[in-house]
Amino acid sequence: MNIGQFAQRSGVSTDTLRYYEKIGVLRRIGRNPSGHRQFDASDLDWIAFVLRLKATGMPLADIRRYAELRSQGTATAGERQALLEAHARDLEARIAEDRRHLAGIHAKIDFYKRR
Amino acid sequence: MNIGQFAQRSGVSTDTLRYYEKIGVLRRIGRNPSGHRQFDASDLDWIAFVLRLKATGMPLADIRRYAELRSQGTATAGERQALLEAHARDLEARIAEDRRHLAGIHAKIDFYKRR
DNA sequence: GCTTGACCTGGAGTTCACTCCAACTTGTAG
DNA sequence: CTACAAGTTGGAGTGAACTCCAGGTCAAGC
Repeated sequence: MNIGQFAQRSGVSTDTLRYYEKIGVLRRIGRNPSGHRQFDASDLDWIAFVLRLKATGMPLADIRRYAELRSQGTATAGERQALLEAHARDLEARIAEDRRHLAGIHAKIDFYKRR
Repeated sequence: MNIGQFAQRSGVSTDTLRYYEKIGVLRRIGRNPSGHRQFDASDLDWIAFVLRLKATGMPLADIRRYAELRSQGTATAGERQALLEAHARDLEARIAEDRRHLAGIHAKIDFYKRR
């Protein structure tokens, strides 16, 4: 699939896809004889996971690091697991913090309601 | 209290405090006869609330807007309430989304564990 | 065969939220 | 009185994550 179709299916702009390839978040995508990128289904799985990590606040540099480990094969699986476990812990903490902040905001809203 | 003490108590650097004043997130802070800013206790309450909004993903432009309404007195209370209610809804949605993402990340971790 | 739209590259520009700097003035401890 | 720490301003610089652009190639429909 070409970059336009891939952009449609992934919800990521073509410019951003090229940027992700450039910084190593996406593998070097193969080109067809005329130099156009040819994405495949596994790239869709990967970008979906990238978007999940991004949505939960992981910086692209860390995602790039994970991608690099991934490209090095099964030997790095332990390190990848540790990376995700650390991220999961951070995310759990952030959710807990967000809930406290939400309570604080609701308290302020109640203050306005009681006027 | 001067800017250094205020920075200590609020946990915000002096540079950032001056920046927040410049962009209107902080009111124009009064100066003493020698031109130094004099913060008061109510500024501490306000910056704590700003940090809460920021921590929950509100951009400084929106916080600035809230600050502006606040400076216009009680007439704008309804609009401020509506702003906070919208933000609370966004935050609730984001927490729900984060929990889904967290489940997805845990699924991936389990995949690594089952190797 | 020609136009139109999608693709390519390298690099410049943008936005956000700071962060740092130079040049200067003021406050405080010895 | 003298250091020197802390304050002032306006403006430049930074890092993250895009986003856009120029100048070119390539493929599909009329």
